[in-house]
Amino acid sequence: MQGQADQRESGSARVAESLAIAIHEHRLSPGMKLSEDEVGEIYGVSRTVVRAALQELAHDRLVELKRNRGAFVAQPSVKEAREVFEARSLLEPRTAKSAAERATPEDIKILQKHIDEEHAALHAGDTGRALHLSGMFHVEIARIADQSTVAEFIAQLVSRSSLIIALYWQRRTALCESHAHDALIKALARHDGAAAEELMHHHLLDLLTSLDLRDQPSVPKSLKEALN
Amino acid sequence: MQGQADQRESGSARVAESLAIAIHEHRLSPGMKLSEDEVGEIYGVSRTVVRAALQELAHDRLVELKRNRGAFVAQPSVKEAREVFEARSLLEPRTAKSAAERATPEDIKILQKHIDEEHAALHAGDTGRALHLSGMFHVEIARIADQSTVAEFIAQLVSRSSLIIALYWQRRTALCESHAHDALIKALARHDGAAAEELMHHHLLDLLTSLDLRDQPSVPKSLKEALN
DNA sequence: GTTTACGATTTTGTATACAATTTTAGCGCA
DNA sequence: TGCGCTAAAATTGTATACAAAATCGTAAAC
Repeated sequence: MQGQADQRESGSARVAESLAIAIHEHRLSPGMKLSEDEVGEIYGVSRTVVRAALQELAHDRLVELKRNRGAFVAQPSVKEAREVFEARSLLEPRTAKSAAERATPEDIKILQKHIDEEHAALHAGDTGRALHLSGMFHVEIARIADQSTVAEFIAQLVSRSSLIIALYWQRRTALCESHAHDALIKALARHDGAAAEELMHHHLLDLLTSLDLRDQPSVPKSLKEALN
Repeated sequence: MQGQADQRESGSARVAESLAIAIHEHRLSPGMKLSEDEVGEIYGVSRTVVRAALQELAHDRLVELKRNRGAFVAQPSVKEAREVFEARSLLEPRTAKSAAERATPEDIKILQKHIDEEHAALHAGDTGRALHLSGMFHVEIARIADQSTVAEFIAQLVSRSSLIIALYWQRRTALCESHAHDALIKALARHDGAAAEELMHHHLLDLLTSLDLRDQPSVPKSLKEALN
């Protein structure tokens, strides 16, 4: 995520990506400690490269570094959750509009493939992968808009949204995003910028309101952290 | 810039900040190589901490890391320059609007102090410091809007803008930003969100059009890079 | 004179070693 | 039992050592 264009997968990049996926799929829960020795042993690398990977993830706000204390999977606060979706609301609707004006048939095909895979994953019960693909859909739109700088920001925000959803999702509402994405792709296909902008705007609003953003940062991992 | 909240200035953070300032003040020119040994010797630290600092700066796009080749001061392309200001145009006007609605008298005082120092620096001929303060003004507005996530993005974009201005500034237009900032602060003081949004929008447009964004990435450091 | 190949030097990538800080466990004492 | 203190263990921060890659200089070949 927002890596600095390494031509070949460097050691730290590989570790960072693997950790990021694990966090996105909620296999590493928020608040969990990421010991340098432990991570290094798992991936068969030294602490040097683990530290580089953790620093990269910290920059993307997926992990939090505490000086002399170590790295922990981030626990976005309610305020941070709102801020992330506020930022997305500033960036994504206008980007979707630009994408609609520039989208080629090939772009639409790629997006459609994303949606199909998302549906398949959802049908197979792999909600983790479905969520990941759902995020990729948003990043792909920014790429179509040919705005790589904005695309990097959106990629980071989508990544953080994944953590936020893991923390604050209220299971009452079904995962009905697919419909929003279907409508979006149709607007993009017919180059309807205004519709795409509006659809994206409401899609993000729906996402935000589907969260339970009332108070505390959700379940702490241990009683100790609850009193921290 | 966008540091991960170290409670005390860590070694790498200190080096990164010092390098960032040097880049902003154009004492380190775009394309210049940053040797790890050399930087480490200058600051009296080992390559380990230099590498961490360079990685942080690379994430903020102030330096570019080339695998097995080293770190270089970034040379934003024309396309990247346009993208950075496009992103700022998406984020800053609406953020200025929010700031206007929330600004307290103390916030206005802080902003006014920034402007005064900016004027003083400009009057003293220290354009480097003036540019730095000018950027801080924009970041401060995001802070007033109480949107730290957006503020971090803006901080990074302002930082990159500094490099872009160093590269593409056409000296024909004078540094008349101050007037724009004066008008902005007045709109903020009277809580006129609409005016602040519009002023920020035009301010960014003016900045963009004051650049010479025609073709090549400006002066290359070596002939080799010119043909790369 | 130009080009190509090869070796030496330099520089980066990674692992390991040591220092500093934090955490934890044990012990004494009220 | 509960609290506070001290020391040992574990973990992070930093420096150094070694391996791999790229760069540079030289020289040989055409």
